Amino acid sequence: MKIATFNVNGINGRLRVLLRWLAEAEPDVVCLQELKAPQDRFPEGAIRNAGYGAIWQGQKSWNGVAILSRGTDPIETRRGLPGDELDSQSRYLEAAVNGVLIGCLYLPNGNPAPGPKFDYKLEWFARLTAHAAVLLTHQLPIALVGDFNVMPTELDVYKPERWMDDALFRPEVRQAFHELVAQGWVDSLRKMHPHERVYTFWDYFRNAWGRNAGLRIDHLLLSPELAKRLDGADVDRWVRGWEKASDHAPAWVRIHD
DNA sequence: ATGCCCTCGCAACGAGGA
Repeated sequence: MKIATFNVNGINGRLRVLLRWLAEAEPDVVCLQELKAPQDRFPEGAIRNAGYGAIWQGQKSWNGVAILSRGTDPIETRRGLPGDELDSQSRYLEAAVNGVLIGCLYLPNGNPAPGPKFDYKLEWFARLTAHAAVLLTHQLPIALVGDFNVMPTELDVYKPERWMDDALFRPEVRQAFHELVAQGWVDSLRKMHPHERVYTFWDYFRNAWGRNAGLRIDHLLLSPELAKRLDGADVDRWVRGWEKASDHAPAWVRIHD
């Protein structure tokens, strides 16, 4: 079973890229972020024609998350994180697929920091961490995957000194990520590539892709029960080089039965 | 210190992204 995450940066503008990648990579489960489409503008027909069932939580212009599953429909278990009834941003969706609980998330960017957007990021992160702790008590195979907007360590940044004051790399955010993982989650990309520079994002600016000036901000965290079955993890980097590419590349894990 | 590039939108001297 292959579980992937892909920040598409606009699902309708990016549909050809998404469909091509689905056909080539054949992931079983896909978490999408940044749909940038309202609920009624999700391209359900094209996704179904590609062989995937889907659930999604759209939002006009920004955010938006979806879970796709090949040959079956995801069974939705949650829409939105608990803890803030007033939060209207579409950033969390959860479903069961073939015996694995999938949490698909798009953590806030948080720039500029400090400021209200950074406060919202930390508050959202705290709610995610609280919910993740509850999930672990079930002792089930669980994957928490998506765009976390955090580079966990200096190995995850092409030039760490340039990012020290950025909301994606500030100490508070790295600490929050560390505390989440310390609950017992396995950072699968790092586990399979302990010393390597593995990036999932390259800015559109400054020829970042051409210079390999990347960041690792998309993560696949596995519960202990699921981590036992981890067979491989990697990034489909070449997708970033396609025409009309997203600024993120898909990242994935392979899980054995 | 800022723009660079890119998306969505109902058109902007824009917002947000990371």
